[in-house]
Amino acid sequence: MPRPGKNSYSDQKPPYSYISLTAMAIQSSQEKMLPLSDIYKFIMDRFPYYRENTQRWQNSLRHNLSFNDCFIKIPRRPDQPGKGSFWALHPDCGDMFENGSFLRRRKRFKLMRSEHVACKNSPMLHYFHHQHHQTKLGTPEGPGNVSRLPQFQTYSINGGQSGGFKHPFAIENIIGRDYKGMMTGGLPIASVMHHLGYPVPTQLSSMVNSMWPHVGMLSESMGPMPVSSDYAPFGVPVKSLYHSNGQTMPAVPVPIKPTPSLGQIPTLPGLTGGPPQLCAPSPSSLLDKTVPDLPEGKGSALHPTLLLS
DNA sequence: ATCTGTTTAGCCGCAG
DNA sequence: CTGCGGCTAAACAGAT
Repeated sequence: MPRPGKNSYSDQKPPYSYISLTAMAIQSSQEKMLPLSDIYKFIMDRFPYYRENTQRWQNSLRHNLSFNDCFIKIPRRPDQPGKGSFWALHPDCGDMFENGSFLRRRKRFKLMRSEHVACKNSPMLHYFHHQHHQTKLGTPEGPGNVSRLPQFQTYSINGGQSGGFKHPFAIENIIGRDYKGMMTGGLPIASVMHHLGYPVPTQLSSMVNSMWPHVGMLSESMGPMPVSSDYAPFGVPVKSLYHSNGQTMPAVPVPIKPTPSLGQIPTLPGLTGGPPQLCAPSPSSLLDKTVPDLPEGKGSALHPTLLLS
């Protein structure tokens, strides 16, 4: 049986689903988001199997991007011309895979209809829009930015629930030692923030740089990360973003989601999620998971709440 | 024209 | 058996 991380798949079909492959591609990018074409490229680069029958699997992949709520579409900024939008991972899809394994999802990442609600009026969007062009995309995050979001912290992909156990196909294991000390995971929201020109704190941005085993070398530019190897692939639970200090709101509102196991709107800030006021329901944008790029752009922002059905 | 994105549909395998 | 996750095909619309 081929083992991930050893480049042993050669021409065999990798044991990853399209969702996994796409997630890998996105995670591997520095900005934690990629245009469709780059996702294709990534997969073909790393997995020879996908250098053939491109029409077939690319169609499937596109289907997955649209169909699965774990992928969010981020419009290109005016200064980033090109075809299509960027695709990123939903902030809370980190625990979508069992024990961090990308071989199989534990649950479908599904948004409730009522939760496909826009955050048009959310402070976050205002913030995004306000910040939109104030910071250049790709601006290296410096320590100076850390203070911006002091409450961001890391998390484990299992939500810290599993303690020490690491699934054989967990990212850590897949990546092997390369992961140690630098596995940073990718926090989509951080990407979005970064993308939109939002200053991302070092700690956070460091998580936005992750590596995959057989996906090859990643950005050299990311440099060494002072991040513990204990961090799981996705590095940061969105949950912790809003209540890291057991407190209420972060400086920047972020998408929230009730703890799936609880399956209800969090009422205790320190327990399950963020302030519900972040994203007031807006019927006008139901079912749209696009992160708006323009103030009057269509669609919603990052979903406030999610449901693992 | 081609690419991108959405949607519908059907099939298969697996787990409960 | 049923539901879910995954894969594939295909039709279609919109953007580039």
